[in-house]
Amino acid sequence: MKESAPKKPSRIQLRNRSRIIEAALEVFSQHGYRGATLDQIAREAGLSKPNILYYFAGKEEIHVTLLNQLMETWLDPLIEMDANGEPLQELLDYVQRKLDMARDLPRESRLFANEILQGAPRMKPHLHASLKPLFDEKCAVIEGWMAEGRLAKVDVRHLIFSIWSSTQHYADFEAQIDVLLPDGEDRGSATQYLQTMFTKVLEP
Amino acid sequence: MKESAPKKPSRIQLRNRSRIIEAALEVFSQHGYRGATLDQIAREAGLSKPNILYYFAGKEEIHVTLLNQLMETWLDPLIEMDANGEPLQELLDYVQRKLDMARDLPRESRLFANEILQGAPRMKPHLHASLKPLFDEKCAVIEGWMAEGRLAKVDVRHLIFSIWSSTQHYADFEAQIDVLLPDGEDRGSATQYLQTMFTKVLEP
DNA sequence: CTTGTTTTTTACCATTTGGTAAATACACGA
DNA sequence: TCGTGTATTTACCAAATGGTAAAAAACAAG
Repeated sequence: MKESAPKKPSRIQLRNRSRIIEAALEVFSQHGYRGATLDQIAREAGLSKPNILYYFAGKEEIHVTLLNQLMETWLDPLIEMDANGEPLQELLDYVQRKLDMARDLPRESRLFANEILQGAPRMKPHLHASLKPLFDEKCAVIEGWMAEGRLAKVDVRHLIFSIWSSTQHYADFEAQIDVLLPDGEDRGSATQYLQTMFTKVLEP
Repeated sequence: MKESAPKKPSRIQLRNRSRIIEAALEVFSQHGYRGATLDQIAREAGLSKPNILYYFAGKEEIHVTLLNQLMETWLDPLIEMDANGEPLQELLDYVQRKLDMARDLPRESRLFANEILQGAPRMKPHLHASLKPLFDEKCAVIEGWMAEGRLAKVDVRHLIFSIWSSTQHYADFEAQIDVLLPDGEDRGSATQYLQTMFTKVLEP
């Protein structure tokens, strides 16, 4: 009788799989799915190409694994938004968390942007299954706050889009920002600006 | 004596070059530079691959030509902003023009996003030469308005970033929006929301 | 119609790509 | 230390890729 037990992965397996994922993040986030090559990933990971295909069935599987891992991280800041908190503060904290994420995980942000730009071919199911319900739930929460007069009334869906876009912009369009902003001036000033902007938009 | 005159291009040349550019826009905007193939572009343009290489020296030249053409279109809405107009209205009109552009030229928007995402390897010189001066000039204009008390005082550079990101989002992240928004609801509601948002941010 | 030029096709080519088979090296518990 | 499953390398492959040379076709001017 064949055991269908997943048989726990060895230390080597764990280490190499995570090396590959790390390398793939680097490469996919820079060149997109089609522009990335296994050889590049292999070089970046310090492994041979066939060795990589010993751990993953193929290029696609690496990419999918990456996106799956990313999804959790990506939803986290929104999940943390607390329906019982102080509305304006909850929203502003959310903005801050998103901005911090763009700052701390720019490659992840670009990987995500690349995938969506290309029409989310490998992620659409995930978006429907994970993002959509969470999005709807949190929209309802915020709409509740607005109905109670604790926030200014605006279109909640587009509000969230504007939070996403204005924060991720600092990761995804970094190359442009580097050209336009004198030195690394942005760090604090972006935080400052976004807090001001969303306060003005949302305070009752 | 060799004439160095550019000898005006024939009708066929004009037609085919524009066909190629159009096809390239379609393909590059969907897959990024490295992910796009000449065969794809050729198929899309209805020409053979060698025939395409009769009109353009190579893949790179097609891409560069595209980006150059795009740059003009891209700067236009900002150029139109009039230093002598009514400040708030000028800004809101600018937001509207950018939103319309994201709506009407999503492929161009994605091509641009792709290039910047990848670190703007083929566009950085252009950004420095064309975008930067215009950006600085218009920043000064807006800062003037703020100094006169005709607009609320906010960080102008980040203000512009937020205009760019929140409008282009509707082109670049369309795949995500399609998942989250019931039907084609966004058309009017995005306009409405953005006008409200930037009014709140900017009215004195 | 003829001739010279422009445009397109055909037939290639070298390199890169994702992927495989099989042999080899390695780890590690008995 | 040995044997056995795990990990890695070597040597490939077929398809796709960017690109070229040269012949053939289409076109334009006289």
